Amino acid sequence: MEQRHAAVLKAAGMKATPKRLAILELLEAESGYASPEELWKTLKGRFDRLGLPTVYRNLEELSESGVLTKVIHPNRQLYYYFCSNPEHHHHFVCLSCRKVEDIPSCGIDALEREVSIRNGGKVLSHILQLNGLCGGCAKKGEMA
Amino acid sequence: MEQRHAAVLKAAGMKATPKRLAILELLEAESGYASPEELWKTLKGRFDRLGLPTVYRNLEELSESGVLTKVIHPNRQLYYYFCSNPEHHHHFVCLSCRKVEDIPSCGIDALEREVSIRNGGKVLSHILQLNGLCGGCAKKGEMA
DNA sequence: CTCTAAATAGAAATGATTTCGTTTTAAAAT
DNA sequence: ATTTTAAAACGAAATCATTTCTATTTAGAG
Repeated sequence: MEQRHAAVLKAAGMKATPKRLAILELLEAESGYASPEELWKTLKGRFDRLGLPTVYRNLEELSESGVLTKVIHPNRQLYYYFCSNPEHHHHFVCLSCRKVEDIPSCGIDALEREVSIRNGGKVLSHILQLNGLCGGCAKKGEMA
Repeated sequence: MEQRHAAVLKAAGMKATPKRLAILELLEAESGYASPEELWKTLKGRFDRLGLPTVYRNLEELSESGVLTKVIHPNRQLYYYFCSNPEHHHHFVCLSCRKVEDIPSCGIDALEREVSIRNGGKVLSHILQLNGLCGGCAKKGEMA
């Protein structure tokens, strides 16, 4: 599996450093999204030296190359999520337990085309994210 | 028109202070979204005293009560937009000139229901925003 | 085994946003 | 109109997640 991650990094034109691999492994093992600081706290014990800026930098680079997904959180902090689904899709994120679930294809691509045509503009990107409570958290009525 | 804004504030349970009215008037006159600091710079000349924190606080309160719309910007700063369309809808925001255009109803409500039913969770909110260049900016090839 | 561009460290800076205790004000009540 | 009071505003200072900077280290190509 480390091979797999190394290949992903190589495909993204990034060196497969031990720290990057560790970040990917940790995030893949997580069922949900995590913050840079949380990842750093978990990982810094496994390396002689690991700086928080390194975690920030890698998460951002991995997000830019599409390996990780950035979560838009109401508290405006950064969170990242490892999603193995290579298809274009969107997410339902639980604000309580941080679980992330894929949501089925929506009509956004068609919507993008329509907006482009109607207004003559160019859609560069879109954000679609459902926020809420997953099944388990909804039952418990929890809200971290 | 000031009456109209005062009524909106009253309906939201907020006092119709001159500063709030000025913020609403300025934002309504804008064709696009604006940052707290930009609004503050424009408005502070019209009042003996106007603090930047006051602008932040009011924009956030107005956004919470639904009078203003918050724009999710890639640079992670706060921007607000006055949208007079009372129907639930979404926006296409130009990253260059900041114009905001309504986009037609999408299938999100149905999607929300489906996600709720399929996963047993509860969708509390959703984010849908198209980012891009409006017709004019796309032509000019501009990118502020 | 070099060599070099990319990656990392770590301290320091940044800067948007928020907090806090005080003062002022809108508007309800008299 | 005047009083009252809860809400709003002030503004200096704090916060703190995120970024920058320069020196050092390292992955991986040759």
